[in-house]
Amino acid sequence: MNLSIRQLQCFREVMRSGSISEAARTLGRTQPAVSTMIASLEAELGVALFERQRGRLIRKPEAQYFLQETELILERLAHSARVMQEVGDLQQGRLRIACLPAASNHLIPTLVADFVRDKPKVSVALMMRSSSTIEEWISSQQFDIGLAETPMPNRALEQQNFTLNCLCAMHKDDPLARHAVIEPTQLSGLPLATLQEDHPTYVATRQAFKQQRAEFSPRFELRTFQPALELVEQQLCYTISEPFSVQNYQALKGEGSQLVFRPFRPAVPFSVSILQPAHRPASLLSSAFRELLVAAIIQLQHDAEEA
Amino acid sequence: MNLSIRQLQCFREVMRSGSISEAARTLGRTQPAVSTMIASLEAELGVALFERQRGRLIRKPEAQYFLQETELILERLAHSARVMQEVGDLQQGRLRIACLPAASNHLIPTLVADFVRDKPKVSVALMMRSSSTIEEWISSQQFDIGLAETPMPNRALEQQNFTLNCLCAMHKDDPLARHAVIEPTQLSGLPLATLQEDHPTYVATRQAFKQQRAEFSPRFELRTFQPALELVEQQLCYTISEPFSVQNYQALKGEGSQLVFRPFRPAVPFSVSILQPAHRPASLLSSAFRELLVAAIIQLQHDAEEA
DNA sequence: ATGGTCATATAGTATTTTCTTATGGGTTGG
DNA sequence: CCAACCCATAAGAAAATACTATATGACCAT
Repeated sequence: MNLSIRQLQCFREVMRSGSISEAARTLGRTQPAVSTMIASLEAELGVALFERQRGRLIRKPEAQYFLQETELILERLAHSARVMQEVGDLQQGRLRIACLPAASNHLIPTLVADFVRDKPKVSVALMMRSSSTIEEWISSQQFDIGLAETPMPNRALEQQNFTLNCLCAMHKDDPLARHAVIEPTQLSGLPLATLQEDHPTYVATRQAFKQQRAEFSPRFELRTFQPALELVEQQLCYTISEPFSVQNYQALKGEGSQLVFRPFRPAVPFSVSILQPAHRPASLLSSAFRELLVAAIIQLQHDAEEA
Repeated sequence: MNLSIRQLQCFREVMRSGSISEAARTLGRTQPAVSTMIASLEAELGVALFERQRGRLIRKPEAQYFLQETELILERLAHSARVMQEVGDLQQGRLRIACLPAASNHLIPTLVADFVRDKPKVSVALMMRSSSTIEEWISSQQFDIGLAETPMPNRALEQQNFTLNCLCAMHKDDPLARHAVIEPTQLSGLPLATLQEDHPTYVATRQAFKQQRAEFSPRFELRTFQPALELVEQQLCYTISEPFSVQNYQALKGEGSQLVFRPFRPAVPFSVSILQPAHRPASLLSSAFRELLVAAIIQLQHDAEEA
C-alpha cells in the first residue's frame, strides 16, 4: 500500500468538480495525468471510486467516505507544514525562560517584550527563581534557557559565563560622588548594605576591604540589592551592587534617580551564566533569544565600566 | 509546499531510530536516499529538524512537534486505506434495506443473515414499511435498496420488476388438496380470505372468478396474508396468497405444516420490484446484496410453479 | 445521418523524482 | 593509527509522473 499525496490531491479535486478534465484544469495538469492518477489510486485501494457511465464520471458512495478522510489528511498536512514554516521564521513556538531575581525585574522582561513584539504566536513562560533552582530546571529540560549565577560545571548544562563588575552606589549629593572610581579606603568604616555572608559578592567585597586594610562595616544584610539601593537613597549606607539591580533602579527611577554609581576597585565580580540543556540542541527560539540576551549582558558590562 | 508521504515515512523512521543509516535499513533503502529525503523535507519546511554534531544526528525540539503530526497523518492514511480495502472486499460498510411486510419476516432476514455471516464489520439497517413508503425512502436515498410492490415508473428510481404468481392455500386434509392446480370454479361459493378491496391481488382474484363465472365469496378481509393462512389452517376458508407469505409460513411451521399450496389458474400476479436510487451508482454492498435478492426471488418463482 | 464538442482511456515519450552506487570527511573506540 | 561507524554529496539508473497524440463514446446542433 503506497498512496501518495498527489493521488489524494487529484482525488479531492475530482470529487469537488465531478470531472477529471475540470480537476486537471484547476490542478494545472493535463487530463491524462489526472486520469491515470485516479486509476492508480483505485487500484491501490482495491475499490472503484467512480463509475464511468456514458463517458462521464459518477462518484460512488464508497468515494464519499474516502473524501472525508482525504480532506482531513490534506488539511492536517497543510496546517502542519504551515506551522513548521512559522516555527522556522520564529513566528511560532514556545520558549520557557528561567532567570535569577536580579534580572527578573527589568532586563529579562524588556528583552522578552522586544523579542515577542513581532511574534504574536510565540508563547513565553518566564519564571524567577534562585540560581540553584534554575540550574535544576534547565538540566531537567523543564526550561529552555536560564540566566543564573555561574554554577559548578555540570554535565547536563551548557553554560556561557559572564563576569560583571559590581558598582558602588551612593547618593548623588554624597561627597564621594565626585570620584570617578571608588575604593575601599574611601568607604572605610562607612555603613554598607550587603547580601548574606555566604554570597560571593559579600565575600569579594570583604576581601577587597581587607586587602586595602579598610574597615568593612556591613550594616544591612539583604537578599537582593534592590532594597539596598532604597536604603542608599535614604543616605543610610552605601552598597556594592551587581549591575542588574543598578540597571533596574535606573530604569525604574529614570530622571528622578537620587543615586549615582561608580566603578569599584578592586573589582568585585558578579558571575552569571546563560544556561541551556546540554546534549539537546536548542530550539530556534531559544537560540534567538540567547543572542539577544548575550548582547544585553555585554552591553551591561560596558555600561558598568563607564558609569 | 509539496510534501510527500515518502518524506514523512523517512522522517518518522529517522525520529524513531535517531539515525539515518538505521532508518534506511528498516525502510529497505540506502542511507543516501534517506539522507536526501530528510534534507529535502527540511528545505521544504524551512526548518532544521536535526542537528549534525560530530557526524551524528541529534533531534531538534522542533522535530518533536512535527513527529506528532507526521504520525497522526501516516496512521490516519494507513487506516483509511485499510478501511477502503475492506470496503472493496465487502468486509466493511453500511447497507440500508427497506422491504415490504410480506418479505420482512423470512426472506429478507434470511438473506441478510447469509450476507453478513462472513462480514463482521458490515452494518445493516433493515426497515419494514409499506411499498409507498419504501419508494420514497429509496428515491430520497435514505435507503440503498428496497423490495416493494412494483410502483409507477419514477425518475428517481431504478427498478427491476418480478412477477410472482399467487398460490392457493388449503388445509392438507381438504378434498381440493388432491388437485395439482386450483381454479375458481373449484372454489366457487367457498369462503375466502383476501386483502383490502383495492389491492391488486384482490382485484385479480375477483377478475379470475368472474372470468370463469364462479362465485367470489370473500369472507375475511386482512392487511397481510399471514393471518389469512392461520384462518385457512382452521379450515375456515381458502386464500390466494403471494409466495412470500407462503414461504414464511412453511419456514415457520416446518414439518408441522397443516397447509398445502397449489398453483392457481388463471394466474393472480403479484408484482414486486427491487428498488435502488437512480442517478447514483450503487455501493458495492448494495450491488452484492441485490444479486442475492434476485436469486432468491427467481428461486421463489420456480418453487411457486412446482408447488 | 453528420460533424463538432466534450469527456475519458490508452499508448508512447519526456521529465521529474527518487533511488543506488561511489566517494569523501568526520568521529569513535580498540 | 586503523577499522568501523556515521553523514553528505555527486552522478547515473530506475521509477514515478508528467505530457502529446489519439481513440472511443455521448451529446448536440446542423
